[in-house]
This record gives sequence, C-alpha cells and structure tokens, in this order.
Amino acid sequence: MAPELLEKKEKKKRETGLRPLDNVGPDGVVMRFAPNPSGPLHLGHARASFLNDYYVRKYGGRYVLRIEDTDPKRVNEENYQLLLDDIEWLGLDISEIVYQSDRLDIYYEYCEKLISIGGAYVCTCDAEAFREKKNAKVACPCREQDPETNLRMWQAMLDGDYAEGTITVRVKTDIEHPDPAMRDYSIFRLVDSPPHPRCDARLYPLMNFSVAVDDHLLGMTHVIRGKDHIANTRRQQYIYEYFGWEMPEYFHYGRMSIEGVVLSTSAMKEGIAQGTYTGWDDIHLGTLKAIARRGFKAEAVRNAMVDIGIGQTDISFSWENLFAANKALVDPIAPRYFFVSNPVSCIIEGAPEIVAEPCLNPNDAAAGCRRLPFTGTLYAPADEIQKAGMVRFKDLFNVRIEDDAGTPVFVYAGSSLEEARRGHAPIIQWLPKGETVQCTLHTPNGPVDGLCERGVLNKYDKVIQFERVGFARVDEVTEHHVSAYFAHR
RNA sequence: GCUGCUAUAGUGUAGGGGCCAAUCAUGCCGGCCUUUCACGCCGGCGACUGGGGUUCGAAUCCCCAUAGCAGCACCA
Repeated sequence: MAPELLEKKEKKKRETGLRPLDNVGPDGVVMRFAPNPSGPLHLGHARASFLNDYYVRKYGGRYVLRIEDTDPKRVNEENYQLLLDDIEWLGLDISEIVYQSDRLDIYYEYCEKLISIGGAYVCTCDAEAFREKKNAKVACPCREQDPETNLRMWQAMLDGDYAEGTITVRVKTDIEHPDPAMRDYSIFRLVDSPPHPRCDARLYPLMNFSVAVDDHLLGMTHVIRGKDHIANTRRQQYIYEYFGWEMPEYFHYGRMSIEGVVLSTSAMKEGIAQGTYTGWDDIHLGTLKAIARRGFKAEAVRNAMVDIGIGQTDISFSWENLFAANKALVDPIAPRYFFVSNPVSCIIEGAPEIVAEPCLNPNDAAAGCRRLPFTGTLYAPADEIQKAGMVRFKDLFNVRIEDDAGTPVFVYAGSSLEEARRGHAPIIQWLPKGETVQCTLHTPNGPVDGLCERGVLNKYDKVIQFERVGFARVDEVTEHHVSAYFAHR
C-alpha cells in the first residue's frame, strides 16, 4: 500500500479516550477530587472523580481526595464515612486524603498575608447592604481601611470578638467589574453553631479562598470541575495574582442531568424524609449506593463517564448508555437462571420425566450447567401462556396449549427444537415444581413477585441474569426467599 | 438586570476552513447465529439551531437572532 494511504488510514483511526492534556510535566499531573461531606455521592460526583482519575492514571502523578468540610452547617459525622465508602466503591487511584478542616491554621496564615499586602480587607457591612452597593458598583467604607486596621480587626475575628454574620473578609478585586460576581467577594466568615465535628473553630474560610490556597499548596497542575465553578475560577485568579502564584489549568464540564432522577442532595434528602424514597440506596435514585445495589459495576460507570468526556455542553445522560456499558462487563460473567413471574402451575399431559440441563453461561462452557428435573408439573409465567398455541420450555420440550372451555390444557408436543423454531413457538423460562424458591425482583416500576431457581440461593451479592428478563443483583437471601434488584435487560 | 459558557442523529460523542453527501458508541428496524427477547455477526435508519458575513471553499472563522445552562451567598 502506498505510504500516503497508510497515513490517511492512521489519521482515520480515532484515538480512544479523552483528549490529551497540555502542560504535563515529567512527574505527570496532580489532580484532585474535592467533594463536600453533605451526603452520599451520586452519578454527578462519579463524573468529576472519574475524569480526574482518568488523567492521573494516564500520565501518572498524584490524585488528591480533598474533603471540603469548611461549612459546619453542611457536614455531619456520618457523612464522612458515607463518602469514604463511596470512594472505595468507585475504585479511584487516590494517593492521599486531605481534610480542609485540618488546615484552618494554613488558611488563617495566608489570609493574614493577603490582608497585609492589601489584597483583602475586613468588612463589617451588613450583607444585604453590601450587596446593594456592590450591584451599584459602589465601594463600601471598609474598603478604604489601611492594612494595619484590617489586620487588627482580623486578629479580633480570630480572638472571637465578633458574632456570626457581623463581619467578613473580602478580596479587593474591582468594585466596578462588569461581572457583578467578581466584585469584592467574601473569603472568611464566622459560624457560632453548630460545632464542627472535626475541629474546634468559629472562623472558617469560604471555598474560593481555601480552594485557591490548597490547589496551590498541594501542587495542582490541572483542575477538572463543573461549569458552576467558572466564575469561581475567575475569582480565584485574583488570589493567585496577589500571591504571584501560577494557576493550574482548568476545565469546566457542562451540566449533566439524568433522565428520571434527581441528583440534588437536598431534594433526595427531602424525598427520603417524606417517604418517597426508602433511603439513599433507593432504586429510583442516582446515588452510587443505589446503582451499586442494582449490580452496576463501578467500571461501567467509569466507562460511561469517560465516554461523556469534559465537554462544556449541557447533557442529558441516558440510562441506556450506562446499561450498555454495564452489560459489556456483566454479560460474560453473570450466571443464568430462570425467574418466573406470576407463576402458573401447569400439568403437562403425556410428558416424559426428564432432567433439563441449561448452561449457566452460554459464553462459558466451563461454567457448567444447572439441573432442573421435570416430574410432571412445572411453573410457567402467566403472561407467556395466555393464548393457545405452541410454546417451548427452554431446554426442555414443546407444549401445545389448548383451550378447554376457558381453562388452558397443556399437552406434550415432542422435544424437537427444530419444530419449535419452525412454528415460531416462543422459547420461555419455566421452573420444576418442588425445586423453586420465592423471589421478589425489585424494579423501578415496582416489585415483581415470582419464583426462581434454588441455585440463586447461593448467589448473594452476585450479579446474575434472569433469562429473558434481565440482569439483577441478588440483594438478600433467606432460607425460602430471594430478593433481587433489577438493573437492565 | 448584569456577566459568562454552550449549541452535530432519540441519547452520548468525534471532527477546529477543502480528506465531511460528517466519526464512533448506544438506540431503533431487518437479517444471521443461538435451546434467553442476552452475547456475537451482517445490513439499514438517523444530525451540523436559524439568518447574515468572510472565503475559490464553512459543521469548522466572525456577527446577529434563538434556545439551554451557569454565576452575581458571610454554601460548595
């Protein structure tokens, strides 16, 4: 082949994965995932964490899990563990964990520096009054205080001489900046209550300050976060410039909604309180706990999120994309079983007693088979035997359904698969009488009661496929009952 | 109100002046394979928001319009 054709072919071949990063040093990249512990993680967090994780794995370097817990009103004890559990499930390549609540002294130190170089001032204006001035591009009197005065007031803040809501520290930006979001924003506040679960403090940095200081001190080279932070990036630029620091490279991905679910932590919390949802792992939610319960693999979520990428376009994520990603992972390994919903007991006239041996996994002969002994009566799904005609019970034999004055009669019709195919007989799942266990399949449309094979009893916490129904995770097993959570077909 | 970002098939994505009558995945339809309506294979369907401009040439650059989103907290 001619060289230029080869080259063309090469160009045609798309590079898989995310676009390469610029400014990657010899030691790779330093990136972060920075959730705040106000509830469990959901698919939105998964996107942020996997995008960053992708690049750290690609280029090497460090991946910092930074827990942003500087708002005592929004953190509580148990959320930390919830968060760490979710992180573990995701399987991120985390190299270190940093709690911002451990670093208050650092923020104090840098704030003092910023004040002393004239980059920030202490403001005692009423928040509402300041907002009106700011919107009118008018500076407040505090802005003119000299650094010495500001430092004195800062010390008084530290000493506890002020009450919550009466004082703040503002970065001196440009009070006439065309973007009102940029004008002299706050970077510290006092919080009297509730007490912080991890530290004894009243004075807390606001995120624009703690984030800027930490990103610099922890050596971030690249930051990937949602576009709700675009304005924050520009605000933080003032801090970087005052300190003479070099900014990391930023990417802001667009807003992601997911069909049919709410991702807002507060909305989910409310739904749980009202009983709309059973808990954080309710099957209708987009939390990681919910999708883990349904048997989705973290790897599938990762693949789906990397496929979405870091585009700034707002997207509406479809479950189908996640279903496909998960199926690719789970189909090769999930053992197959029969689940019969709304079981109807059927006596098959004239049928021989035989043992069916369906494969546990048609893609993997080594997985072996189940043994389903037929002794005259079986259970069939009610929906499948409504109309007269021929059906084939999978791996067993054919049956002709005849209507005897409204009562269906099942007549053995031979074991020829060929014949069943020729007659377009549905091949359906079934269960031998006496070899079943009660099974509830929880789906987003509600629970479905039925029977399943006894083999499912020892598949606790495993992802299985109910043939012709779909993939599910075995959530609970007792002696006579199985509870499974449906994922997708 | 002010500031900013974005706009490619149902969904997600590639493409950043000619190689684009536009990529890939998913979805849907048809066929094959197969004791699952799974997997796999083959074929098909389906998109550059609208209008101007620049240019020999625009999905790609510019402007306007429209739509969506984000920010304007002493939350993150």
